[in-house]
Amino acid sequence: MNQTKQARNKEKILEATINELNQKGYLCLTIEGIAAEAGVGKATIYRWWPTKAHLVLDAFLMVTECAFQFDSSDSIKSNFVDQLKNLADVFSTTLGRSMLAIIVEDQEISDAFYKSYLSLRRKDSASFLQQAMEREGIKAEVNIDILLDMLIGPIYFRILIYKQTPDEHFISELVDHVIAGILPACSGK
Amino acid sequence: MNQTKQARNKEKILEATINELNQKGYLCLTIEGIAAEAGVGKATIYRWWPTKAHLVLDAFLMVTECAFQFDSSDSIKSNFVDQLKNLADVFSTTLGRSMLAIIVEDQEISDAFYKSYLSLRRKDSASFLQQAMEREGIKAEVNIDILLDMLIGPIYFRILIYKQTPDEHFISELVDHVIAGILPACSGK
Amino acid sequence: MNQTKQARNKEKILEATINELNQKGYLCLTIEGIAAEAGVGKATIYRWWPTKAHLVLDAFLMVTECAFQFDSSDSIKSNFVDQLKNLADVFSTTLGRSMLAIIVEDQEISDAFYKSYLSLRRKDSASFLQQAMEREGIKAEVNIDILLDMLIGPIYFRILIYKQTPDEHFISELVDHVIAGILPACSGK
Amino acid sequence: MNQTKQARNKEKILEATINELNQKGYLCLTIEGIAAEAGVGKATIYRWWPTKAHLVLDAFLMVTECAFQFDSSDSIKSNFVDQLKNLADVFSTTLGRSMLAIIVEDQEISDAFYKSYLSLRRKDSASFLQQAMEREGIKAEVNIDILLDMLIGPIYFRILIYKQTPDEHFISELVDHVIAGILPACSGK
DNA sequence: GCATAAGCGAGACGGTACGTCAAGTCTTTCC
DNA sequence: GGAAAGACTTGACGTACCGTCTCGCTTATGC
Repeated sequence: MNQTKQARNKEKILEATINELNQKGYLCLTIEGIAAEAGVGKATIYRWWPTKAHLVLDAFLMVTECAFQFDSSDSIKSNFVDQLKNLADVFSTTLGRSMLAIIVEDQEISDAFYKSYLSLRRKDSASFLQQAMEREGIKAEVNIDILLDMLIGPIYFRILIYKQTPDEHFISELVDHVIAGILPACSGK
Repeated sequence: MNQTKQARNKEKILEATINELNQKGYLCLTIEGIAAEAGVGKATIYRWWPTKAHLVLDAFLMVTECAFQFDSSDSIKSNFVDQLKNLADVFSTTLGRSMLAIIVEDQEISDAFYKSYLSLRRKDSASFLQQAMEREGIKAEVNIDILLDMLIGPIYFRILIYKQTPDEHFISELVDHVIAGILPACSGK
Repeated sequence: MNQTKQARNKEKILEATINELNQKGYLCLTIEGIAAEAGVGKATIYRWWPTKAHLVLDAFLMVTECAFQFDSSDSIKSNFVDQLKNLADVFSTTLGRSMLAIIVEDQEISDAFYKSYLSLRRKDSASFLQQAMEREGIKAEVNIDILLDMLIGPIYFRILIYKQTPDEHFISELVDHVIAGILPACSGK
Repeated sequence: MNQTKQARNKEKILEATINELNQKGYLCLTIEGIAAEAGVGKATIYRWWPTKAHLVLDAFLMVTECAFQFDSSDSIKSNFVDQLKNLADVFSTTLGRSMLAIIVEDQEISDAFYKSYLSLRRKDSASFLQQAMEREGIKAEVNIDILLDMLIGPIYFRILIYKQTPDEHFISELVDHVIAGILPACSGK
């Protein structure tokens, strides 16, 4: 046996969570349903996760654990198009949407999500953008945080509020617009 | 009596909804609680609103009914800074946050919200921006939809995901960046 | 409809209680089982009875409501033999045994049972015995309470501890012995 | 070390049972609580006792192991008053009451209790009474079993149903009454 | 006198039932 | 006679123990 029963149970539970989520959506997700689906007692779930929300967070992190990477040998635009497409796809799944719905509702999970996911990706994005801008001679007086918000904000907005999955065309134009705002114009602003 | 009992009841219920929301948040909002607070039977609520979500939608629309207006005699930037500040403030209240949480979760309410709120404001914004750009001689080859997304996307993102209320400084910089991307380069703004 | 739904529900629940009790015994009696058997939600049971024990008490009282009567035109012995046989039979049923088991365990129910059942029957017995003794010229210096305890104590004892149902022969001898103790012996004790 | 761990464990468990019983009563007695109190794993308890009831039976027998003895040089009355007082005291403790509650509910334990306790004491009582009656010239046509039931039945009844601990006065009168019924009256009954 | 297996504490496990809560429906009462 | 009040069925909640079952860690024999 290469794995303890405990570890196997945790896995079964997270998988059951994802299944149930896909079948019934977050609003109809029940701990009892997950327990039944996983062939596990309710108490076993409560032993490891205090609420449904923590469970979905862990399920999301398990599925999304391999983060997308930036590639310094490629262009800024190309990198961000890839990144944002990936972002759009991840949060357009039922699991991703549920994750966001929880974040919107639940401060505690939101904090945890920030620590385990958001802040990491934001740091990567920021440092990539910083270096790339220096490499390309773009003056760093622009506010990186706001640039990043201009890139990811619309993606989240389209998904959360308009219930659309941004496509490559949309993303490409979005990145163009943002880059247009930082390019060294003839005389600067 | 200048008002039917029915109308007074509806008002009492919407007010109770807002009170309960402010006290307990959307997750703990119960029809029973609202009925008790409003001094009304549950059935009376169900007679007019099929779900809690519809109730919150109506409460939100009642409170926010007087939409913010654009002012053609002022600058693009100034107009959007005001608009976005208003947006940020509206959706930073408990009621606004709850409204968004419901939209994220519930397709049906999301559609209704789009029809009664979002699409109206987006149309106003788009037509104001279109005219203002023409007035200022900015070529209209830019995608207005994406521009608007770049403006409001970050606001929603900051509120929903980062749980912050964007301040005037942030909004101002954001608008600057977006405008920078559409100005005819070479000659500056 | 000659009866409210509420009253019908209460009846259904008490009947289901008795059924379940007969099938599974008090130890295996569950509120969930009763609710299922009665075709009623658990909450409906909890609305009217705080605990399983109160439920059984009411079921017992419903079934046993028509108390046994003394007949002054008959002999003391004959009256008590009938009374005690009735007692033995009532508390030898599953329902009666369960009732006793609860009384033994639960002070609160015990008090309620005393008020609604025991004290009434004891009062009847005592006053009948008192009058009959006067009628038959037996001096009343004997302690009526102890006499009654000597009559019913052994019945309860046989049922509760020996798990027997006292038969008519046993009861007849018992009554004889007790009466022998109060008859005016020549020289007294 | 003059005792194996096994034996020490059994003792600790029985003591913990009594402690828990005194603190929380039989209804709230849990194996887990006993295990915790005894500083022992649950399995260790299950190894030696199949149910909570068996455990309480053993605890009761341990505490009550030194049975009360009759004294042939004393009077019938005096012997029985002592015996019955002892009986009343033993079964008025929490442990004794719990023991009785279990006996009332559980046929299996009831049988075991009969074998290890009741039948022994009944045999002693019966043979003492038999001999004493012969000694005192009382004709043995009276039914000894019923006499004993008349003595102990009221004690159990008072404890179990009336929740009282019979005092010496009650017991003395009771014994008097029973004896009165067997004394050679002038003409018999 | 050391190995070796039995017994042990700890506590996770699948379950069952608990008592509570709120949902949304249905019935009765009262105006 | 129609709306308000509130009792209903339902189903999930989160908890507590049940009795079973692995785990390593004693401990106390038997080679």
